[in-house]
Amino acid sequence: MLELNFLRKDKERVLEGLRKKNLPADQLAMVDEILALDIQRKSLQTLMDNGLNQVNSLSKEIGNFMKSGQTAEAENAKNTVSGIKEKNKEIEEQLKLIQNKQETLLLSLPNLPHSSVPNGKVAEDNEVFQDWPVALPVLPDSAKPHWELAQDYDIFDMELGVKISGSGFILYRRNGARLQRALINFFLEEANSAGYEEVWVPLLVNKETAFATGQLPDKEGQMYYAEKDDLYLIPTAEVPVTNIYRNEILKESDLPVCLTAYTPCFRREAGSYGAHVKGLNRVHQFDKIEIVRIEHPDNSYRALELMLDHVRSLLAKLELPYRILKLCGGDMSFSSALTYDFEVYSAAQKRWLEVSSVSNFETFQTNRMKLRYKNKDGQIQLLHTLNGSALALARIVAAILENHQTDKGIRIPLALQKYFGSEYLCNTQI
RNA sequence: GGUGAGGUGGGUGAGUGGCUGAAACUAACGGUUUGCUAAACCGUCGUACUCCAAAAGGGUACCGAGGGUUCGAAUCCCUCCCUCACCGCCA
Repeated sequence: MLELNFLRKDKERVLEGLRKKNLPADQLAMVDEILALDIQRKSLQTLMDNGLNQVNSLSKEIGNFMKSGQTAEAENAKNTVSGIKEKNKEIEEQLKLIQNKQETLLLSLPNLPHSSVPNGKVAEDNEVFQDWPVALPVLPDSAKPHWELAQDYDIFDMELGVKISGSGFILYRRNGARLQRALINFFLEEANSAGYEEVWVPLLVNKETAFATGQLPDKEGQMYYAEKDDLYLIPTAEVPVTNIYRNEILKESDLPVCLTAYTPCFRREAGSYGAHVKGLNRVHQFDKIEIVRIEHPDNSYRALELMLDHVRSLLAKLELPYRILKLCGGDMSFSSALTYDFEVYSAAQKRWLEVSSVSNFETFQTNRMKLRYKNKDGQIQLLHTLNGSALALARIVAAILENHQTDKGIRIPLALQKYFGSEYLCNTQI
């Protein structure tokens, strides 16, 4: 949620940012609407507060009258009070209406893009921020996509997923299951040594939590919902992890907060991966190790660099060719101020696969969830939140299978071998 | 799921209708003292909205959440949520 104060102080910059995010004109008009409501809201609030003030002081007088036995005066004052209260009731109703309207509008505005975000409307407009510096690998024509490899090596089974749950659910088996476990451990250990504290979090969250990180109300339809208990299955660990600090005022010395968590992620539709939805490219449940940082506003963009470095090192250790995209205004998510996407090149599918997304949300989430810090002068300010996938398993599995396929089996990258237990993934029962 | 007891500021905890935005203790922060540490002493110590050009200073709201009674509610009533204990069930 954008800060109301920012709208009040610098409307032009807000509009400029919203234009960069490709908001249509009718939504841009909301800014003026919000500001108009704000003026109304303030005057109504002042009116109501004055009324309440009168009631409060009269009530004290009544108490005194009663003590000193001045019954007539007391009764008189009571009548005055009930008159004021009646008036106040109307004001209060109006005020609530306006407040709700203002909040709804404010909630429907996306975050403003950072000044370095490239202009553009669609994915094709994204800027290649860092390309793969050498020639992309070329595999022999006999190279197979991961869904065929999966059959050869019997490592996951789409049909069993369908049998047990439905389409988009994968059942990993044998070396596939083992590879999952190895990757989870590898990513968590790497995050640990990069200074991220590991947390293990609930996978079902309440409304308040889903609201705070921005999944509600915008993306209600994307989440699985357990109606009986009014809980949502998390679409990403970002939700429970960031919410650890909901409604907190941190000390400057607590910063930065760096957390990591492994969780399964549940998505009713797995988003916009384009037309290629085969195999592991698009699933309803996948596994992800997330890194989350809560940062001092002055430091958040440096922190974003650190997160990029971390993801870079993971991909390097997995020996996968990758590039980094800086998302354009139109392709960025609702709540992000700056997002870098990591794409791994699959030599078998001969295309780039998105495997990580690293974003700075600045104060967009913290404003919603009232996550702040107190500076040395005692002033309270909003913090910045950042998060990134480090990494998402399903696509990484696809990339490893495809890129590292050899005659001897799937070559396991050196860094992963101690977690997986052997040099090659073969079609053998372990 | 059943029964009982509770939910007050960072923590402990007082407070059963007006003098309570809230005692006391403690933690934290600033200072004095001290050879260092400790102790002692003094001071500060909630958040949000709002009024004022700004500061100073006001106003309003908040004692789990939401309603209600009352001139007046942390305190009385209702609903919900949560915590703890015991029982039941269970990996």
